[in-house]
Amino acid sequence: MIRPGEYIRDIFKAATGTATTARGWVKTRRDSKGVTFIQLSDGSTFADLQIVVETGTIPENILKDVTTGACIAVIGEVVESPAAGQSVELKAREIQVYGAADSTTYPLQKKGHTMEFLRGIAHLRPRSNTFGAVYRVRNAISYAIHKFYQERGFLYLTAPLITTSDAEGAGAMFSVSTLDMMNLPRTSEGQIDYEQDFFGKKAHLTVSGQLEAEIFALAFSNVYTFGPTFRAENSNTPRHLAEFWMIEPEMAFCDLDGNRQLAEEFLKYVIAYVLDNCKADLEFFNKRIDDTVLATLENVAGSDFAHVTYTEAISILEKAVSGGKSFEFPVFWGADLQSEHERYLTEETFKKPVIVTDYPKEIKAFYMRLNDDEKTVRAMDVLAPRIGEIIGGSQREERYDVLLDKIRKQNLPEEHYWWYLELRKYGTAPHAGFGLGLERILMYVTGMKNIRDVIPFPRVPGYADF
RNA sequence: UCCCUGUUAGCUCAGUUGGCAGAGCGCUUGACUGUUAAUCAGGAUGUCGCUGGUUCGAGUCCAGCACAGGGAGCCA
Repeated sequence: MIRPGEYIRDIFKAATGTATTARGWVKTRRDSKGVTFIQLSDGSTFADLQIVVETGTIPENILKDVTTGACIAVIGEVVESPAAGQSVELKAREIQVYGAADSTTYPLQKKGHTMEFLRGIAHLRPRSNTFGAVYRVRNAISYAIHKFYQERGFLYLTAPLITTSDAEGAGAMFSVSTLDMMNLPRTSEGQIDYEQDFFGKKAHLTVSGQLEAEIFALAFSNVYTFGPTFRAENSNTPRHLAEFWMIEPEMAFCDLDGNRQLAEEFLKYVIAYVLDNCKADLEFFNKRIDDTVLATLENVAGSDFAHVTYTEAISILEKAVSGGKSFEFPVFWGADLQSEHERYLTEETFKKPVIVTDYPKEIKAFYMRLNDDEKTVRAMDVLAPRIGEIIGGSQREERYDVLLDKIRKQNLPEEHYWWYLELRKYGTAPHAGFGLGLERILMYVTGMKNIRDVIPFPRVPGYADF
């Protein structure tokens, strides 16, 4: 095992003359008459360690296996590099080959590959520059998320992944069953008899931990979940996954303004953390993936988000239309904001993240708190340029009678919400929360264009390999 | 799921009016006194996505299917 102090990122900081061993995978190799250069990576940092092999030091039968993709250990000495490109390099005294990689068939070449090709070799793409950087940033963001909430006294809640609550309403769900699909038990009415299933009733993979988070917020004040979420929608877009990771904070004694402030503070914190801790990776994204990434992140970390109500957003869009802008979908009060409308607001009007609040009640979920105008609810979407919706949240309806009335008016099965209603019956409190898609924020931070390329192994309709 | 576009060497792509299957990179052999996706010279490499149709002849035209990309919907 590699211990702290032995990673390649540590070797870069070692004093010249230090004897050390580097282990990792060969990115490329260059030969000259008297010297061979090997670029070695162990994933610990963006830069490769340059190994210098003076001809004759290493037996030819070992050196012949040191090709792109091979796994090797190099025993040698840290020396000052005489050439530009790196401050130190490792002068090899001995090389051990753990695993050769046939250079005529190894698919990763020392040249640019398309994301589509790399997606097909998800077992090897973590060794590429791009995906190395993606997964290091993903790791850093995950850590920053816990750090942000823990520093603020939030309780980390692991919400269940399997649920029998069909009250969530956030999208199509995957069934969880042990019934024999070739021989399904039937009720006397001919329906599938879920009483004979593993959980004694119909079960699904969760589409949100929000309801469980509300339970915990009404006991621990501030809580957050951070875990996988599943949506069975047949979505084929660069922004959707069937399995993705979501962070859902839920705060008691919090209204929509507090919710909005936390969302903004949270996004800025995560971005600042990545700027401070993943500089080399971000510089790579800026150079090779999207040359606006660094400027955008620095700008977002240091400026305030725009905030408009839905009603104000509609009037901005209406003004744009009367000024000659044409949209595919009509703009009127009561219509849901389409992707093109969100794009206009973030990319043309404000040119930064925009928080839109107070949507018409008809286009938002039943649990969102009704405003005094009785036409809008305390909903909140954070929209980011290029990505679209990055956060969705709301202040929750904490008034028992109002919530019951909404459940009845929307013809929802009242009996399924018994415990959700009881939370309002026994010690209710104003509370609010939101959901942030981990992969969405990763796309924003890295500039990666497809959500399938910011998760280790994407699950989408028709594809769940690796 | 809907609309549009695409699928040719290991990768990225060109392929004209239907008439011998191409390039760059990678790989390989050699050269080069320190290279940075090294450079220079030589070499090998094909189920033209699949199935059928039209034709003397199909990578090229037609139909169906599969997969991928972009856009839309659903949303985080």
